[in-house]
Order: sequence, then structure tokens, then C-alpha cells
Amino acid sequence: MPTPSMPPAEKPGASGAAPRSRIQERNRARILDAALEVFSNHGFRGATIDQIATEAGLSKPNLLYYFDSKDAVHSALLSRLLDDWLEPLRHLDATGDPQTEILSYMRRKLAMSRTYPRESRLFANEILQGAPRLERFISTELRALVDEKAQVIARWGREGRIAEVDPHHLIFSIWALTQHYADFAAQIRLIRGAEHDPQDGAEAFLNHLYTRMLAP
Amino acid sequence: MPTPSMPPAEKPGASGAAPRSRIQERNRARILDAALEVFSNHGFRGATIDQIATEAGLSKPNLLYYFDSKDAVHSALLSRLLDDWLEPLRHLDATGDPQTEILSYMRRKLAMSRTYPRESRLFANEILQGAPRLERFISTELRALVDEKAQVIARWGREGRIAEVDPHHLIFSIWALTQHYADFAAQIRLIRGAEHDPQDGAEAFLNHLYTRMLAP
DNA sequence: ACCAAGTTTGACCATCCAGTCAAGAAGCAA
DNA sequence: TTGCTTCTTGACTGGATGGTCAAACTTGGT
Repeated sequence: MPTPSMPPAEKPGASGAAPRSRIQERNRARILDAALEVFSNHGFRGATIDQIATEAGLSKPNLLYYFDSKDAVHSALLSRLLDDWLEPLRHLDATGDPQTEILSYMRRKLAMSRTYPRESRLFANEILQGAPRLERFISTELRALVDEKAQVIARWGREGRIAEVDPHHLIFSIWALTQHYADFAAQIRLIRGAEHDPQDGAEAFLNHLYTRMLAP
Repeated sequence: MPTPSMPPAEKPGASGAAPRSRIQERNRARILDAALEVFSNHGFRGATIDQIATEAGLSKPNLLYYFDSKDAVHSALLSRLLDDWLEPLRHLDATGDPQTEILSYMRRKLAMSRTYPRESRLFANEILQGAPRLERFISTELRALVDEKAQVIARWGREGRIAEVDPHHLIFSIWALTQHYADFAAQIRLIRGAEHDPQDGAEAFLNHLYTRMLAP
């Protein structure tokens, strides 16, 4: 029987708990960054703990000292990202100017694709495999947020302030177009040549597209 | 030294050779179909030969009687698909009506996403991993075709028959929007509810979008 | 019926890989 | 320095998985 003086037999800084030491903070951060690199490039099954550990500059058992399992690393990574993922859409303001709001949303998503392509590919990988680990998030938080903003967009349409378009498809189209530049960057680079940035000209094109489509 | 009477020590119907018997034809077809199912859902690393064999109704060594390796199955699958993949864009006719041609191309791609979602996810998986097995195809055949059609679209723009837009981004946008309905179907289903077909309303939305954007 | 080629399989091997463990090496407070 | 806690690692285990092989079983032509 454990005596009261026994320390909790937990992994250091396990799920959500604040890291206790400087070393922990540093190593957990390194691991998550390495995991993002590896998982986004190879998918969950395609990644190995060894790869992640090496990328993080640690040994495999050392990595497993900080996270219980490969799955635990992946979960920690995802839950750290889910909130940021909602941020751009949350920002869409029902009281703002419809065109401006939608175009700003598109631009924020496009900027995220440029700044966080690994995160985008991580999500894409998950959803391609049928989203088993994201079911809960998508069907609750994301769905609620999308439905809320879709209502706003539908109202703007009924009021004649933008063209009447299916608001869900409008949101999906923004996801498709902006994430394409992160998820399919390899293809774009091979077609346009490595000397171009895949996103060159993308913002101008998408501005034109949404301005035209949304004009009342 | 091999005598002239020796049969070639090859796998039956290996790469490109026509299958010799009915059994071969049937089993190779079953294997490729099963492989498409498994690879598109789990990626290359995530798929196992056992899974593919079971899905095809064969034993693992039996599958390996028809294909040398997991890699060989994957290659055969890809090369069988590459041609079909180019077909819709090839079809875009420089002598036709610009709006009609581009809208038809979009509709053909959308139809392919509905009819062949597994193929679409297989490609998406490949490109997400950095397209190592598609480099040659993309940077030669696909690139040439895209550049050729981009010139046609650019000319249409200069002639004032459609709006002047970056033709490469126009093509990418069609890929992004149409393939999204296959590759991210899981996400769309979770957001709209399983009772909707993910593509419901997509064609109307995309018609609106491209009609508006391309109007001169 | 007979035979040669084509097909199928159980048993097996080698490697990879997630995860364990016990022992040793820092860190750190007194 | 001492003693306790936190980190780190080499060596290991067990199971999964890609691939082999020789022996069997089918098939189809004669």
C-alpha cells in the first residue's frame, strides 16, 4: 500500500500539468517540435519514436521518460494545436463589414498555411485517415463554430450585403483553397519550379476570386 | 547458363506485361482494388500486405506470388492511375468557349472526386509525404500539361474572353476545391452530419464561384 | 489418365519498432 | 560534502511485419 509520503507515480508534466523544471520545459518543447516535423511528413504510422527522439536530440528511452507512448506524444501535439486552429474563424465578426470580414478570414487562413504548413499537413493527414483522433473535436467544437458563423454569413446573404451563397460551402472553399498551398506545396513546387514560393500570387488570386463571388 | 528453352524467371504478368491467364487477370485486379482501398485509407507505411491480401481474399504469400513486394503493388497501382488523372485536363479544348471549357473541367474533376474518392486520397497521401514516388510524373507529364493549358487560359484572358487571372492559380484552385470533397470528406461529414452527402450543393456553389470569377 | 505448368499455402526467418528496466549520471538543497 | 530527486541510457523483450521457400494442390492440354 502506498504511503502518503510517496510521490505520485506519474510521468513528469503529463497531459496538461505544468512542467516542473526548466529541463522538462525545454525537452517537452523539443519533443513536440520534432514530433510535428516527423508526424506531418510521415503520418502517425509512418513515424517512429526513434526518428522523433533523434530529431529532438534525445535517446528513445529518454523521450519515453517524458511521454508514456507514441500515442501520448501525438495526442499532446494535437490538443496543443486545436485551439489555434479555431482562432481565425472565431475572429470573424458578425458586426463587421461582410466582405471585409470574409476576405480577412481568408487572408488569415492563408497566412497560417504559410506560417504553419506542418500543422496543416498534420491535420490533413489525420482527416485523410478518416479523422479517428479528431472525431470528437470536429463534431463538437469545430462543428458548433462553423454552424454559428454559417448563420452569420447566411444572414448577410439574406440582407443583400453579399451574394447569397451556401455558407457551409463558402467556408469549406476557404479551407480548401488556403490549405492547398500548405498540403500540396510539394506538387506546386514541382509544377512551378523550386525557385518560386508556392504562395506567390495566391493572395491576389484569392482576393479577386472572393471579391467577385461575394459582390451582391 | 540458361538455355533458350528456359521460361523467363519473372513474376506472372509483371509490370505492364499482359496477364497470361484468367486467374491472373482476376487476382491481379482484386489485389489492386484491395490495395487502393487500404493504401488510400492508411497511407503506404500504414498499410500491411496482410491487410491487402485479406481484403483481396488471398493469403499473403499468394499476393506475393503476383507482386514482388509491397512497393511493387503500390507502383503498379500508381502507374495504372496516372493516365486517368490527366484525362480531365487534357480534355480542356483551346478552340472551345472559354467559360464552358473551364466550367466543364471543374465539373469533370468534381465528378471524379465523387466517383473515385479513393484514388484522390491515394494521391493526396503521396503528395503530403512530399511526393517522393510522384516526382517524375509531376515534374514532367503533369507539369507540361498544366503549362500548356495555362497558356491557353492566359490567351483567353488577354483576348478579353474571360477575366485576366493567373492561370496556374486558376488550375490549382480547381484541384483544391474539387479534391477537397474527396480528401476531406470525413471532416465534411462530421460537420454537416452523416445524413448529407458531402458533395450536396457543391456543384451549384462551384458553378456560381467560377461563373462570377471568370466573367470578363 | 497423365504430365507439366501455374497456383496456393503453412512454416519459417530477419528486421523493425514500441515499450521496459535497472543502473548510472547530473542537479540541487542543506 | 551529503543525500535525495530528477534525468539519461544501454541492453533487453515481445509482437508486428515484409518477405522466402519447399511442398502441396489445381488446371488445362494431350
